[in-house]
Amino acid sequence: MIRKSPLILRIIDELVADGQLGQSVLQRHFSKGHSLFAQGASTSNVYFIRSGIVKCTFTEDQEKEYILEFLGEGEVLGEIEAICKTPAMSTVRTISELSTYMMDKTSFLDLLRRHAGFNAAILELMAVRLVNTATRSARQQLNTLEHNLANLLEVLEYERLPCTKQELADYLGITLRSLNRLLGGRVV
Amino acid sequence: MIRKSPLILRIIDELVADGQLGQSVLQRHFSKGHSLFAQGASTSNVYFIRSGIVKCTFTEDQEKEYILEFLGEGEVLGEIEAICKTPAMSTVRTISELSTYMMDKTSFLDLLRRHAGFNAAILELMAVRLVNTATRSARQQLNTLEHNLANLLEVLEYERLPCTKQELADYLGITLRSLNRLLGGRVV
DNA sequence: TTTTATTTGGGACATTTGTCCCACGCCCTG
DNA sequence: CAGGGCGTGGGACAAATGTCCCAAATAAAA
Repeated sequence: MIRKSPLILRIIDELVADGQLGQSVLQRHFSKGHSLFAQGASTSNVYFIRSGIVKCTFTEDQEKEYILEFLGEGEVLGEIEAICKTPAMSTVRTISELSTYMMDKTSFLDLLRRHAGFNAAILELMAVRLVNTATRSARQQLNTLEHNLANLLEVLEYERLPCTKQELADYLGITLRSLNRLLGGRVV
Repeated sequence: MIRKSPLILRIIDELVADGQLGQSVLQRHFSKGHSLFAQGASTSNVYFIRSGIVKCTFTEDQEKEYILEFLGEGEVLGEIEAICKTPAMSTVRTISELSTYMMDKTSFLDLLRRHAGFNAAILELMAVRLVNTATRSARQQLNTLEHNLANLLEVLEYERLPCTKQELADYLGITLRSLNRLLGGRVV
C-alpha cells in the first residue's frame, strides 16, 4: 500500500556522498501536515524521500478527494511535472515527519540525461507505478467487496500508517459510512 | 479517449527510414480481434502502432474485464514488460486492423540506452500515461454520473471507435444495464 | 430467405452505497 | 470544569447500481 523504492534512494545517497551533485541537492525536512505540491500549481523542484510518508491526492470539485497513493522511502515527487513540464497533477501532503533530498527540475533532467543507472531506475519506477495505478484502478472496479476486504487485511500496515478512517475511505473511493459498514457487521 | 503519440512514431519512422535499426525491426500486421499480449503471459517483443486501435484490458477472475485504455497511432505496447522484465500486466487485443513495427525487447532496451531522444520520448510517454491513468481512476471515483455524461459526450469519437456498448460499459467500470440507464431516460 | 447469434433496450426486484443525523469518547483550550 | 472540535460508530431512508429476464432489432450464417 505504501510504495517504496530503495534503489533510487541508494543511488541518490551515493551521489550525494560522492559530492557529485554539488550544490544542486539539499536536504529538506517537513513537519506532519505540510503540503509539498498543490494540484494545478506550477512546481520547481523534485524531491526524493529519505524517510517519512506522504499522500498524493486528487480532487475534482474540491469536495471529495481521492487518494492516489501513499509514498515512502526512496520515492520521487515532482518527477512527472519535471518530465512533462506541466503543473502539479496532484496535491502532495506529508502525513508524518518527512526528510527529503530536494533538487531543482533542471538538475533532475540533467541527471536523467547523464546518469544511465539513474535513468534506468526512474524508467522502472514509472513503469512500476503505472502498473500499480492501473491494477488498483481495475481492481477497484472489478472486485468491490472482496478487494476492500483484501485491502483491509493488507492493512496490517494500517498500524504503521498514521492515517484516519476518512483517509482510508478516500483511498478506497468510498464514503466513511460505507467503510464502517464493511468493517463492522460483516454479515448482513 | 484513444491515446496517441505522434512523436514516438515519427522517431521510429525516421530510424527505420535511415536503416539504423537494421534487422531488429520489422513490420507486422494484425487483423481485427487478434490478441497481441495475454495478461500474465511472458512477452518477447515491443510494438509501435503505425495505424489502428487496440484495447488493453485487465481481468481479475476472468468474469468481468476492465478496459484500461484504448491505444492508437504512435503508442507503444510491451514497453512496461520490457523495462520491468515482468509478465504482461494486461491483455492487448486489436479492435480494428492494426499495422505495427515490432522489435524484440533487447533491441528496445538498447535503443532506450543509446538514443537520447527516444529515451526522452518514452519517459514522457510513460509520464503522460501515468497522469491519464491516475486522473481517470480518480475521476471515476469522484464524479460518477457527471463523469459518465462528460465522457459520453466526449464519445463524439464513439463513431470512430469501433467498440460495442459492452466495451463502453467495461471502460466505465459499470454494467451494460447501468450504461443503458444513463444513456436512456436521463431523468428519473 | 430462413435461421441463429449478437447487440441493444428496458422492466422488476435485490443489494449496495450515499446522505442525513445523532451520539459517544477523546483531546485541547479557555 | 465546560465547551468546541474531531474522529469514530451506526440507524434510517433515498438513490444508485447490479442481477435476472425478456423482447426487439441487427448482423451473420445456413
